[in-house]
Amino acid sequence: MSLAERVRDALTSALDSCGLGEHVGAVSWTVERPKRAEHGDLATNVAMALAKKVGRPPRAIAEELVKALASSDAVASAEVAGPGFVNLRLRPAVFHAELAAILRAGRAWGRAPAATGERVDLEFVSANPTGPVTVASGRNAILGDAVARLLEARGCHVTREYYVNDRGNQVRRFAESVKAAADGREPPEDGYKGAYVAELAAWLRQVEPAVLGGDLEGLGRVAVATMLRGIPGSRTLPGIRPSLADLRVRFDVWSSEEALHRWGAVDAVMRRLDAGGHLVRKEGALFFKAPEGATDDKDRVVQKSDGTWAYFASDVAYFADKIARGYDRLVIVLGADHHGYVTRVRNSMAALGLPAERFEALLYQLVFITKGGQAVKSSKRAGNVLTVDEVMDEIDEAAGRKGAGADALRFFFLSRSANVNVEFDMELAKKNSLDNPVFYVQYGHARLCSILRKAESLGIEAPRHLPEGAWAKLAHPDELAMAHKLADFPGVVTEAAALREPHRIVFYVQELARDFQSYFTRLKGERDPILPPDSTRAEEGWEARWDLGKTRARLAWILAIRDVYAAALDLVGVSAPERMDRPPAEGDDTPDE
RNA sequence: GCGCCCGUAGCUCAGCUGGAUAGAGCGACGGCCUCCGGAGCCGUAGGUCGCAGGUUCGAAUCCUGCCGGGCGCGCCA
Repeated sequence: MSLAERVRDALTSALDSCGLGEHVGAVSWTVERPKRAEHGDLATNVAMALAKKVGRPPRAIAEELVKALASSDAVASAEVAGPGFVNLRLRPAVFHAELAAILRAGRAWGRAPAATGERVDLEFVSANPTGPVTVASGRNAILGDAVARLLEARGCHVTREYYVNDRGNQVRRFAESVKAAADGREPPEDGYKGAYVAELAAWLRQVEPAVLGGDLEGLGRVAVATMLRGIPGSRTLPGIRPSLADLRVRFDVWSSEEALHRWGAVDAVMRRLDAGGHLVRKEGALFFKAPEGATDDKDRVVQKSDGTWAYFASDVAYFADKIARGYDRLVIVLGADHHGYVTRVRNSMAALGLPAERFEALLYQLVFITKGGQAVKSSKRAGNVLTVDEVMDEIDEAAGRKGAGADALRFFFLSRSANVNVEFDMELAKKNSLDNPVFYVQYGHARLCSILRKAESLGIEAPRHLPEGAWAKLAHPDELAMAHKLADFPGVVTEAAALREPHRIVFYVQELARDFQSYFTRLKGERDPILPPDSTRAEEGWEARWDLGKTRARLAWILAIRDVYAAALDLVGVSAPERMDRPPAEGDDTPDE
């Protein structure tokens, strides 16, 4: 039971003893953490909620409730405030009990493995396999992966899926461009011009020359496969799969659009639509009819007048296939520029008699790439894209740590809601690569680890279980406040997962970091160190004077913070380093004005 | 024109299923290095929550209209 639930129970029984029991269930009321600490640990609006129902002024009800709470073993004190709020202060033992529960759960704190059991297919990234992973699709990858982690924390069985658009115009153009590069010609008009195309051609000439002389279809297949896999050791063409892996994004399933056609899934699903009267031929093409009443959509082409299938045709087959695979929910992460697509898919599912309500689109606003404040028009075909590898390499190098770039990039994108546009400045990203707040948060974790290491070196163990009564030594207001915050974490995870909003986790862990670092510095000023300092240990018979019980309680508390810290960082896929060494400052690299 | 997203401190953004005196980071200014990690800590300044109505005990939060920005409304994906 969560802390808020326990307090809610205490309030309910107190109201019951006031003779208000029958009304309590009939109105909705909250137990929430007030914004201001002076208003207590928790506050309830129950008196205001009951006022109308009972026909008494809220403050009068509140007064009575406060009296009834006097005998509660969870509430230390209660007072009426403002229009009828009841502010509650909890007994330290309540927080101590939470800490004990956290230490029992360890890094699983906040996870609810049995909560839903839903089988979820989460499709994300699905960028055309004709170029490297850009920072723009990096947002998709990072958001999708973080949502997957959140859903898993709530007991969903998540399949991470990448839909590979491995047929159609783009792939044909890509193949033509590779072929042109191999022949030393310029790429076609609307072909791909990036440096990786030439590298790909050179590589194929080396390892698979025959395919360059074959048909475009075969070349396209090999080119796409190489894009996905990458060229070993290449920084120009590291491969979509390895790039994403460096971002800590992995997929369970790579679905092929081409395979849907080859196996007849597209034909089959189109026949079903036709049989249901959902297709109409007009203007020489075949259209999916917008259903009656769906004012916000039009007829959509499934087969072009030249007889080739439009992408939408394979999409319909693809979603039908996912449903057939037995998922309870189909989530897809899309950039805002694709939002028109959502209704279309839902309509087509409904037309096929499939449960369209299982389909859920997660939209995020677009990333604008700028350079020194100027907008950069980047296009995969023009080859002037900013790749996640470039950015990660840069930050890894500056921080002197592999993975720092992935941490920074993940934190950057996850520290704002998906609903806002983000600007990503190429120059700023490189220049200020160590400015990312992720390093501040990670530093806090490293500090916690450092204290535990120090304790160990002094022969003091950080206990995962404290004997009865030992928690009482943990009495510093900051310590209890942080325990409260740790107790909040499961609620934060639940909410973040329900709303598919991983940024809530990022804000939470930032607050945790701030709270701890602030506390830690304050202790210094209070001359109340957690561990016996060198000077103390130099004194004769210091052990007798040192309060080891308090130290143990605090170390247990630190262990709990570290567990939650690590759990939170893991939910957003950011590493929790045990040490962080500041990279050597480049003295000669001061900016010249 | 229609649809979706956004408009909150100088900048970047939280808060939006209604609650009390609206928060954080960066930037600015001023402080704090005797032992557990200074990638740190404390403080100050800074806000008509785009505008106007409405709903109610109470609105940044819900509703309507308007203004401003982003995206979409292809036989492109």
